[in-house]
Amino acid sequence: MSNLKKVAELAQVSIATVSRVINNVDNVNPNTKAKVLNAIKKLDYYPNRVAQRLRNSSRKKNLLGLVLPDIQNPFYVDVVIGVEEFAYENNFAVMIGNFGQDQKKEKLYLEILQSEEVDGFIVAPFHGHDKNIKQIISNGYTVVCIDRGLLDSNVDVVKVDNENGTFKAIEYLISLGHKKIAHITGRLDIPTTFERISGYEKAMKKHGIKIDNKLIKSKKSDYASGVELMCELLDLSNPPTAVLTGNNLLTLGALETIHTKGYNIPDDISIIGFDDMYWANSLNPPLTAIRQSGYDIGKRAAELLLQRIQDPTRANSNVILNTELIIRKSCKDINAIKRIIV
Amino acid sequence: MSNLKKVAELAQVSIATVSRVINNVDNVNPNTKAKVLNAIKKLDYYPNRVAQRLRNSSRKKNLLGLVLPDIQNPFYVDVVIGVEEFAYENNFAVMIGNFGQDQKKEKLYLEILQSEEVDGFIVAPFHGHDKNIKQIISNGYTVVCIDRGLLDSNVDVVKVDNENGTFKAIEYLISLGHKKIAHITGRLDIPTTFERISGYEKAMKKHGIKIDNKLIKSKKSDYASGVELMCELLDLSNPPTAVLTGNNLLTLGALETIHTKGYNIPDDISIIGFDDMYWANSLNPPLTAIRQSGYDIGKRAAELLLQRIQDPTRANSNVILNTELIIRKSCKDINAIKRIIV
DNA sequence: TGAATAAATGTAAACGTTTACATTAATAGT
DNA sequence: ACTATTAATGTAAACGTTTACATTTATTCA
Repeated sequence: MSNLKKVAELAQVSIATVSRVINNVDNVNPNTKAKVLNAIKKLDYYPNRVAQRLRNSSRKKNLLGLVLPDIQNPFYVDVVIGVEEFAYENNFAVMIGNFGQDQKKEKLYLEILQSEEVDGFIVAPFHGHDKNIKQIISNGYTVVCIDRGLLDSNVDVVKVDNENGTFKAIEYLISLGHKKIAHITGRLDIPTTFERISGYEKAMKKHGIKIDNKLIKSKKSDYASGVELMCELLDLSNPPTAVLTGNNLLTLGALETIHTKGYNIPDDISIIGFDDMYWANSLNPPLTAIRQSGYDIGKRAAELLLQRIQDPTRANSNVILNTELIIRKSCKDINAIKRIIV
Repeated sequence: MSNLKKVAELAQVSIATVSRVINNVDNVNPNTKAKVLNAIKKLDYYPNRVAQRLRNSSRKKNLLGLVLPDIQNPFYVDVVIGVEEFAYENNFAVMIGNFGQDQKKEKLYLEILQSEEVDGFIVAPFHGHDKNIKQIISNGYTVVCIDRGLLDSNVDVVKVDNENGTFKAIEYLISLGHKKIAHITGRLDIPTTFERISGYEKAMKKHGIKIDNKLIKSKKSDYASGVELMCELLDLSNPPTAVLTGNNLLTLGALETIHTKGYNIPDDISIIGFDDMYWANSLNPPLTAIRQSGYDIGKRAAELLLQRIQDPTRANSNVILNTELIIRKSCKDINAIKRIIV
């Protein structure tokens, strides 16, 4: 591996001059510059980022940390791509930590990224009082939260109007004549879960439909919970005619149950998923879904983070992106339904 | 941020002693050790990984680079999880580069990771002659290839028996009476594509079925190609009765086309996907698939890499994992089919 | 021309570690 | 009690950068 010293020797200048050429800083004679560039090329030199980071203790290091709860969830994959693309355009690298809903692992990754001297963090907090994240904020790091906010803390947040998202979806189901509408939600200690439930309740109340607590099910935010909770719903003596699933893992799990139990969508049950998936059209029938663009969220968060790194005095902002109800074929007007199953 | 110096001051010892305590190295008096540990705790100190990496120029840095072609593909997400889990257990961090099938970006990430001083790489080469990867090997880095091998290079490889995978799948379709079997493949410059085609051809030949080149379609390895190529197949004057899709993005794309065109699986067409997905059961009908465990591949690759980092003289190994044909409901015996569409 | 100024380059310290080597303290052997 | 050995600790250099400051070289202006 070549380094500044070798380049300097070959170009017959001091390492300071080489550094100046690399960073396009100060005045350097065009001739020497050419010599240096030549040497750099000849040695296939590129700067050691580790040394750069170590040296630039209080300056930009062009590295940002991204800490996510579950990379198996396609939504977060989209976030990764959004962040990564924006970072790439701005010459930043991204270090990812996937903590799999495990607080201990979250802490570890936050520690690693701190000791990797990142410029700032993009994180999806475990919940609104996530101590680990409050810690890094009080350590002075720049943080942007995504998907979920952080209570009583001054951070930028990029999220989606969850309440309105479910609200629109439930209103749509109601407009199709549904009254027994179930909601499978994720972990109750995640803020988004609450917001989504709230949208559900508001829509039901607005249309004067009594809320049946047996129809709101929650366990964890993963595939298995989707399978299990859907099962419980279908086994009810008075099962729902429609269901709203709270994230795409839950949606997929619910679909499995519906199919294996031999029920038909949308004839036996209508379903709307929170989170659209790029392959929602590949499902049979194509899934009606509430789209929140992970890509946009990621991109926007990265943008905000870089701005704040540039200018730390910037006021905090709260970006709330809209959701969109994508109507496909997984919901049916209740009057058009021929119920064949008891 | 606290550092060795501050800890040393608080504990009233030299920084060398603190370092020794941290690394559990040399002899250090139990009393001083206790003092130091106390100070570390009080200051919430953890070592700066950047400085560690810079200093340990020729030793372990506990960081490994993972360079992938397309993180949108669920298969690679599984790989990430496999690598990450094994790394985590062994106190390694993972830095991920996703190059989106773009050679330029691949080069950039390899450069960044080199200048990040990783201990070694796990990569899925662009193709068998990937120059960028040959470069890092000749730079002396430890490399493990996954999914796709590298021709004329001494590297560890972890992959799957692609040929046998498609072979089994095609034999299965033939056993159901299919003869007009199509194959939608990924990019032809990716080695796995070739191996999969080869398995297809062998199975067809073995059972004396003439290969119709119009039924082997290939473009890119993404969702859109799946949509498009399936469309072309269905528009053929003499369309196939079964199709094998070469990766899960292609599978999903093909499914979209089949559904939007109003065809029924498995009555109108049988389909087998290469790459199982954890939500294959959520599809309607559940997808018959050739499973290659990205998780296992990732885990195995990480294991191999760490072993080689430990002992660079180790002979190269070529790990070929088996595939498994998971039979679900997306294929049907041709005699049981009622073809309703012309 | 010679001093004042501007431009170009060099020197050396610093970032936070690890570690070879030097030094000091403790223990063993006679 | 005094050296020989071992254990514990300290000192300082090194990793590859960046940059304040010092120095040299070139340019301007009276």
